[in-house]
Amino acid sequence: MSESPVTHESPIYRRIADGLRARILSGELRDGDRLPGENALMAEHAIARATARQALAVLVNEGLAVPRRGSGVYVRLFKPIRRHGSRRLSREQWGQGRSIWDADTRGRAYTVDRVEVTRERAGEDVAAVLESAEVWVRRRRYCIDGRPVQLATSYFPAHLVEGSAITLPETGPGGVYARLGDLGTPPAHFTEEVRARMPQPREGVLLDLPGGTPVIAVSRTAYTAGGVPVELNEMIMDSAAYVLQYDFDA
Amino acid sequence: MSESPVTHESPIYRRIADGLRARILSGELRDGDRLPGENALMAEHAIARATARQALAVLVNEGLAVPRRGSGVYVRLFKPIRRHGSRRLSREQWGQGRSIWDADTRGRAYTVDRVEVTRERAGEDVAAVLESAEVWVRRRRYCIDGRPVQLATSYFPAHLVEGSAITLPETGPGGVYARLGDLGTPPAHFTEEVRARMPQPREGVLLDLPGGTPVIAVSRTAYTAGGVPVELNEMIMDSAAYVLQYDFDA
DNA sequence: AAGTGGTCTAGACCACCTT
DNA sequence: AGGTGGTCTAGACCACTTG
Repeated sequence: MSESPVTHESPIYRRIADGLRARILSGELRDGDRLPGENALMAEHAIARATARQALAVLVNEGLAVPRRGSGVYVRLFKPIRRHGSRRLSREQWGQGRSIWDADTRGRAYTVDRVEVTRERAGEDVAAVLESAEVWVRRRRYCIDGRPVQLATSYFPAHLVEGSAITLPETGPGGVYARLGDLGTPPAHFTEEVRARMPQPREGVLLDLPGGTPVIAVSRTAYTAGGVPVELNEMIMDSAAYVLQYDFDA
Repeated sequence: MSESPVTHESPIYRRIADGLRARILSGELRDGDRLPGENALMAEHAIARATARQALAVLVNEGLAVPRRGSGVYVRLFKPIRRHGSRRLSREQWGQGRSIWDADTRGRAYTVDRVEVTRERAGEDVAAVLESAEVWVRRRRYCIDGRPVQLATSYFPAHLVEGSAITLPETGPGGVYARLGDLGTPPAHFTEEVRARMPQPREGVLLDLPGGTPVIAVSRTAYTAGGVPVELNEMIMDSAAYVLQYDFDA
């Protein structure tokens, strides 16, 4: 009595996923609501466990749902931070002894952890951008409301920042950009390259990303007014946590 | 004689995926190379078909591999277009009767299809941005080398563009921005919001996206020198096809 | 203790692509 | 024709969370 599917339409698991997606997008199922579980789908549609799992996996991979072991599958929420690309890096920000990060968070509690400051031989790409074979590297992770949202790695030409607070875990008021100013090489021009992709396993762990969450990879190079590169900052952001904003004129 | 897994380490499928990923990232397996198939993995690791599939699904969902029905699973290639955010929208571009798009593609063959121009009642968000309840809407798809890479939807306040070439499929030399100039409301200032997420099913189909490919969603608002919003452009880009570049000063 | 998702086996039939 | 991935069934045991 094995039922042959014999369907020329879309597969069962996809039709089930479509139905659940519609209920999420229509607002019938809201942020944090529990979806029908594997057992419920098996009973409701008379399908095998693997097929029910496959349907739920579609939504998880689309970033619309998040599974919680032993509990259920839940509608995912999306509350991004607005990150201003141009406005935030104006001298007014870091000139007054404030960290750039303040411009983003609008008062939400943020923390920095996993700070590592090392002196390294630059990789090929980094060396090409900074025109320096030896670099100081600052790695750290940013969290908002206790949740990790961004990994950042900054590279500085070693000969430029040697002996400055940039080589220390604590960089002092105004952060590294203020220190670059102290060194007589304040950043004046920035270039940002923005990509999106799925996270590497390490990134997924460090950012505590559920399945189906891409990362935004931003590569920012800072130049002095004379066009000398003084910093390369590679950022990996949880795409569910960020909206990047850029303002410019024609 | 069923072997109990009894493993406190990572699951089998994940270890297999890790191994394959390492071979891809190390360059042992290169762009377009064929990965070991389901049958090969079953034999090599003495596992069931579903487990082999699960291992390959990890790589597909990470965007590192692409399955081809009846053929195999292949290492994916990544050759993005560089899209300049600020430079490309300078007046020099569209002032000379050239389309903005030219600045991106650097001579690569591109086409536009699925052009739809309609007059519509604006949705809530669009109406709020454009300060207009009625809008002209221009939808189209961009392809490079015959492959779709971007979906775009532009909204214009109806009262502003009524009767102009902006309401026609063909907008003439310089595109819609030149026509806005003809109307006495040339765009002078732009704001772009950049997000990343997994595609909706419709987007995945129209962009022909393989699994594990996020989209970059860019929302651009164009304002006149007087601060009047004249266009809202919602773009959905294949993240494997684009690098966005923004340049700005401190 | 019961329910949930996570992993895995051992089959099966199908559509599709390559040879 | 034979191999490939795509879908599906019908079980099983596990770890985890919740009541």
